[in-house]
Amino acid sequence: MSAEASEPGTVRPGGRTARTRAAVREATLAELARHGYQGLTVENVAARSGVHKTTVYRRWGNAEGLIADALDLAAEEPWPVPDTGSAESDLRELARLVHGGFTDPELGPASSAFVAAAVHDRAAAAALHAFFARRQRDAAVIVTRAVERGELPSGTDAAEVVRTAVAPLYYRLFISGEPVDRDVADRAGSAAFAAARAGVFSRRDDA
Amino acid sequence: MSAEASEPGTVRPGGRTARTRAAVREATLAELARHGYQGLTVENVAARSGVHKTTVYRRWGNAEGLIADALDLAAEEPWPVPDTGSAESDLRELARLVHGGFTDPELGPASSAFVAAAVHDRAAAAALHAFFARRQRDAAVIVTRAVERGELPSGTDAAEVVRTAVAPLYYRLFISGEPVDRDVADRAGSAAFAAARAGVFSRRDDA
DNA sequence: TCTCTAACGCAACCCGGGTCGCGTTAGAGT
DNA sequence: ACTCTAACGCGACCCGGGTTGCGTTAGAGA
Repeated sequence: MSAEASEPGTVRPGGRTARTRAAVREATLAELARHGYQGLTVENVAARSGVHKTTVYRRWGNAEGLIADALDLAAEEPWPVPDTGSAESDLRELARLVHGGFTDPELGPASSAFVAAAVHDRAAAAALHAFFARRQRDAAVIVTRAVERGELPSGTDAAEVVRTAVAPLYYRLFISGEPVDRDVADRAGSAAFAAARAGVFSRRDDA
Repeated sequence: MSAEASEPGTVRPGGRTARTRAAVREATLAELARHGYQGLTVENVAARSGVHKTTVYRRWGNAEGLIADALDLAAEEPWPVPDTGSAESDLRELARLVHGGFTDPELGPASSAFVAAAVHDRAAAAALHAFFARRQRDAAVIVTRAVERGELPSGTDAAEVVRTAVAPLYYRLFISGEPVDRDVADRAGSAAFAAARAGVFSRRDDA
């Protein structure tokens, strides 16, 4: 549902169509990295990719469709979930990973653009939500391992721990506009661990 | 810096100018509540307010300028910081307040529009950041009282506690797109309290 | 190799947000 | 009361993103 006519289920997925999609996806990421979400126009992407703008409009609809497609691609990439042997340092490392994804000069603009697009377009939002759902599933193993080690109480809601570990970073980046550094990431990871250890995220069976 | 030529420092702040500003501000909030950020155009605001669109463009620049101005107004409104006698329930109540601000059918669309605008426009972002800075200062008293009562360790970073209490709500609302309810708000408040109690937000003097 | 059609290229066109120049009005100062 | 000018109203205009109709190409199937 995220980006129609962009998955290999199309009637004619061969040669030219695939080349067009690849060229447009690459151009989208390049434009995003260079000008951010503000400067992402269908015309620029069309010019850079060598694909006519009419074709881009037909297959992706608008700039948000381009982002949704690029986001689907990004979601499929593997993600190095930390495994340091300690839940607290795993969560700190997780937060640092998020921090790096937005401050890295190459990945940062595109990542920010994804969020910006999701804020005001339904298709981009759906793609971003799917992206985060997948990342949260991947990261849940951190909590699973911690419970097995006895670091966290059994019945701890893994997704909630992960959310708590990364939420302050997104809050600073996109809401309050406050700076984000490694210390912030470390505190967020430690706070999530402390709350989990205190049993705040334990599922209640009576509910 | 947020909204130039909208503060009472203008050369001619009297009668007509003030009426125009009030009419435009009211129309902006009404349009925001009805159509959200997506449907906020200068033309619609001009038509609703009875002010000519050229005038709106001259004084507010664009749609984001309108939002920045409305945000400045909202920031000046008093805010009922919870005082229940317990830090944990104060923080839960604080999170519920945020939750209510975005789910309320009247306030919600405008609040969401503020965030959406801030993601796109620097002026709106500056206004939103000022708004949050003020709210965080107001809410810091919760931690101050808690420290006096001995509920939290002295030297606890009040702003960090407040951020942790509200960040998961914003994360769900604008990033991951997951549902937000009172239970989520309560967990966020309790998590912030648990982390603070564990000393995660204690300022280190050696730094 | 031949056919058929999905997908693409192309240029003209439309449309609405945003701008410009000028005349008018109202309120601040005296 | 009178003046002076900041602020506003007004309509024409510009411009670029997005659309439309049609001709062309390439690749899937036989």
